[in-house]
Amino acid sequence: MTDIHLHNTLSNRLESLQPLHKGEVRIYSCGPTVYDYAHIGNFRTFVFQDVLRRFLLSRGLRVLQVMNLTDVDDRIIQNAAAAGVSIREYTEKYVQAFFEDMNALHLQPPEETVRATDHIEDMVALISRLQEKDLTYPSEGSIYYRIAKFPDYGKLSKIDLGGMKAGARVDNDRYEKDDARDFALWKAPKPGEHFWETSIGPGRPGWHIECAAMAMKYLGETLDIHTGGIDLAFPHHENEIAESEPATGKPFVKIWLHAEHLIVDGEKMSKSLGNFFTLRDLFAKGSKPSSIRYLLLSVPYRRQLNFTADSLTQAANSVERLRNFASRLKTEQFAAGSHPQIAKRAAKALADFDAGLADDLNTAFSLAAIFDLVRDINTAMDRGEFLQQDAPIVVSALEKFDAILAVLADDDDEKLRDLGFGPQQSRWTPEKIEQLIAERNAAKKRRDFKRSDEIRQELLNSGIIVEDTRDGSVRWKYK
RNA sequence: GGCGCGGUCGCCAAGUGGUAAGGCAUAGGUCUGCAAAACCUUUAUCGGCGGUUCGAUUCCGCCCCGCGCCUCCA
Repeated sequence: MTDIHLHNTLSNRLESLQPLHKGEVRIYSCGPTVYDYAHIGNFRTFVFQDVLRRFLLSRGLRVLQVMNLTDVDDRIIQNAAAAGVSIREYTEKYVQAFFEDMNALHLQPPEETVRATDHIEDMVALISRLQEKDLTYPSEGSIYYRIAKFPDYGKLSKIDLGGMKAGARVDNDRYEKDDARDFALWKAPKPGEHFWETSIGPGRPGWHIECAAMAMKYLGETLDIHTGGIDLAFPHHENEIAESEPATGKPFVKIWLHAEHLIVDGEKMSKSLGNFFTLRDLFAKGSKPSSIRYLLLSVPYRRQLNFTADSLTQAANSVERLRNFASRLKTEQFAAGSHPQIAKRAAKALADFDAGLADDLNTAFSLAAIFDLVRDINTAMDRGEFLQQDAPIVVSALEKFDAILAVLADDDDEKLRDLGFGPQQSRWTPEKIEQLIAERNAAKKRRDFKRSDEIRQELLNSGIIVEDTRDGSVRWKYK
C-alpha cells in the first residue's frame, strides 16, 4: 500500500503521514461553537474529518481523535443572557442537536468530544506557563498574548501583520491592547456576565486557548494532525501555535489540514443572503441524509464546494445507482461457479479506491474506481459471466467502500424520523409487500397485465418500487 | 494590497508533457407484456495571450474571471 500523503497547510506541500506513535494517529478536530444549529458548511468540514478517520481506520491504524465543543464565547454569552438561562442550559440544546445531526450523516463519534467549559483549569495552567515565559501582559483585568515575543507568528497562515498598527482598527474586544495583533488569552469579567474564579484572576477564556489546552491534554504536546475549516487557519490555528510551541518548546502539530469552504449557488453562505442552511432546513425540504453526505464527500476537501439544488439531486441519483447495484448483487440468482476475473477486478477497484484516498483524500478519484467496478460487474452479470461464488467477493468490496462512504445503508427514512422529518407512519412491512407481489406474479402468469400493473401502482403509491429481473424473480425497494 | 482555492463536456468533477477518468442529465438503441433496473452508443481539445519543447490542457510568464481569508466565521 502506498504511503498516505496529505497536504500540510504549514509547508503548503503534500507530506507523508508518519504517526508519532506507531500504529496510532492522533487528531484534533475543531468542532462547532454550540450557539445555534450547525450549518451545512460546518458539515462539509465534519464530513471531511469523518472520511479522514474512516480511511485511517481502514488502513488498520488506530485513531485517537478529539473534537471540541466550544460552549463559551461572546455569542453564547449574549444569547444565553437574552434567553435568561445559564450558559450550560443554553448550549445543551445545541450540543444534543449536533450529536443528532452527526448521527443522521453517519459521522462517527470521535474518541473524545470535549467541552471548553469542562477544561477551564487546563487553560489556566497553560496561560500560567505562558506567563512564566513572559509572553503575556495584563490589561484591565484581562491577559493578552504579546505576539512580538513569538518570531514564528504567522508561519501557518503566511500572514504579514507587520503593517498593522495598534489602534488602526476597531478592537472587537474593546479592551486595551499594546499592539493590535495581540489577542486575549483571558478576558476580564464584564458586569452581569458569567465568570470563573481562578488562580490567574476572575474571568473567562479567550477563544483559542481552549483548543491548545485540550489538544495537548488528550493528545500530547505534539499531535499528528489538526483539522478544521480553512477560515480557522487564521487567526485561530495561528494563535494555537503561538500558545503552545513557546510553552512546550516542541512543534504543536505535524500536519495541518484545512477544508475549503462550501458556498451556495456560487456565493458565500450567509444569513443575509438567505442561502444559509442547517441540516434540518434541508431535511424539511425533502433532502435525504445520504444525498447530503455523498455530495459533501464527493468533492475533494481542498476544493470549494458549490452547493446547489441541482448538485444535491445529482448526488441522490448517484447514491441510487450504487444502492441499485448492491441490491442486484444480493437478490439476483447466478449460476454456480466462479469467474477468476471477477476477483481480480474487485481487487483492482479496492486498490484504486485506496490509492485515491491515500493521495490527499482524493474522493472523486476513489468514487470513479467504484463506478468503474459497478459498470464492469453489471456488464458481466448481463453477459452471464458473473457466477454465484463471485457475489460475496463483490459484496465484500462494497462493504469496504462503504466503511468510508457510509451511504449504502437504506436508512434515510429512519434517520429522518429520528429528527422528526419525513414520513411519520412506518412503512409497509416486507411481509405485506411480498404478499402483494405474489398476487401480482399470479396476475402476470395469467397475463392479466391490467391487474398486475394496478398492484405495481398501488405499491408505488405507498413508496415501494417493484422491478422484474432478468431471471424472472421480482425485486423491490423503498422509494 | 497580502495569502489561498479555482476556471476541464449542459451540471458536478478526476487527470496527464504525447491529443482528456468517473457521476448526473440528454438522445438513440438492446432487454421487457409495459415499466424499472442494467448494458451499448452519442456530447469536450481543457479561461485568454505569449514562451519553453519535436509536442502542453499538463511547465514558465503575463492577463482576464469566480470564490474565500486578512481578529473570534467550518
